[in-house]
Amino acid sequence: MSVDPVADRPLYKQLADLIRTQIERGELVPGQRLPPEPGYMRRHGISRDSVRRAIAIVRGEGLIVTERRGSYVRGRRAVTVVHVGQGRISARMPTDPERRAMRLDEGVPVLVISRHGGGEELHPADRTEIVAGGPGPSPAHARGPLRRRQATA
Amino acid sequence: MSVDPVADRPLYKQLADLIRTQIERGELVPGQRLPPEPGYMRRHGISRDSVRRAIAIVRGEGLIVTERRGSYVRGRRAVTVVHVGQGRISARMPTDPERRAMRLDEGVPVLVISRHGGGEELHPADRTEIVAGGPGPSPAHARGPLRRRQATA
DNA sequence: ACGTATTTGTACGTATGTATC
DNA sequence: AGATACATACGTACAAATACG
Repeated sequence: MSVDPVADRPLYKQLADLIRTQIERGELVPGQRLPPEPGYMRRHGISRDSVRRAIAIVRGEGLIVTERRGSYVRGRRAVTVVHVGQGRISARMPTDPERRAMRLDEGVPVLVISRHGGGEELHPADRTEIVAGGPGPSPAHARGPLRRRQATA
Repeated sequence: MSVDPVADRPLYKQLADLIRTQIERGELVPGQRLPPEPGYMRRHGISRDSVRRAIAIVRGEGLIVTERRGSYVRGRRAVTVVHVGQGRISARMPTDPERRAMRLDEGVPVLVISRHGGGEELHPADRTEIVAGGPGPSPAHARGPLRRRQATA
């Protein structure tokens, strides 16, 4: 439940993992306020810099929002939804583990397709399938040719 | 073309705006490498801290990717697409101006719907409509009730 | 109504590690 | 091998908004 300064994973990512896990497990419930930055600093013996970057990661995943007074667990996931035909398509930011598993660059959302079988009731989270990781890593930012041409441009 | 230390907007956001604008204007073309951090530091007389946060913003918008050797403008926008019926739906992160205009929290992607009229050719960027800003600000993170209940929990 | 304490935001500095050129 | 450039991580300081007594 803590971070390890000698682990091969950066402190701020470790803390981000910890906070994310706490949210997923329900140890931090929607609407609940996260401990203030100084709290994380003391508890893990790390700098404010690391704490703030950890929180920024989780915020970027749409799991929390930060206000002047503190960060709060979001009620519903930060998902954008459109209804189409018999189902709906939603977009959200992947968590860091998802992003690594799907080999996505930062700033790339994932799409989730949910089909309403035919009218049957179904659990919101089930019947769901992550479809996309758009451009994936790198084909987008022109690997190779343009990279070297850069000096010319 | 520079940042103003006395403006009411933070230095790092000003720089992020600048970089984003350069990309949108095509002054920075896909595949091109951005100037190194020290370059931005010297040119604008700001700290590395501010430069790095500016770059992090633009990266979070899916406009660039950062590697060991530097940041590069993405070829295509970091968009995830699914095809549905006669059209397609894509998701991407909003730019900071868009996010503010739509009043979205951080970590919330937008969905774009493109319809293929009936078979006619159409410009990729046109015929496009931003549909969504999911949960918008706050209803998600339980404004009001839960906020005060937090002390109890 | 007011001042104080808390908390996050911005911005600077330094140092070290590591991968790339 | 050395220079360059990004990543991580520490430190400080002050500003601004919010909450509290």
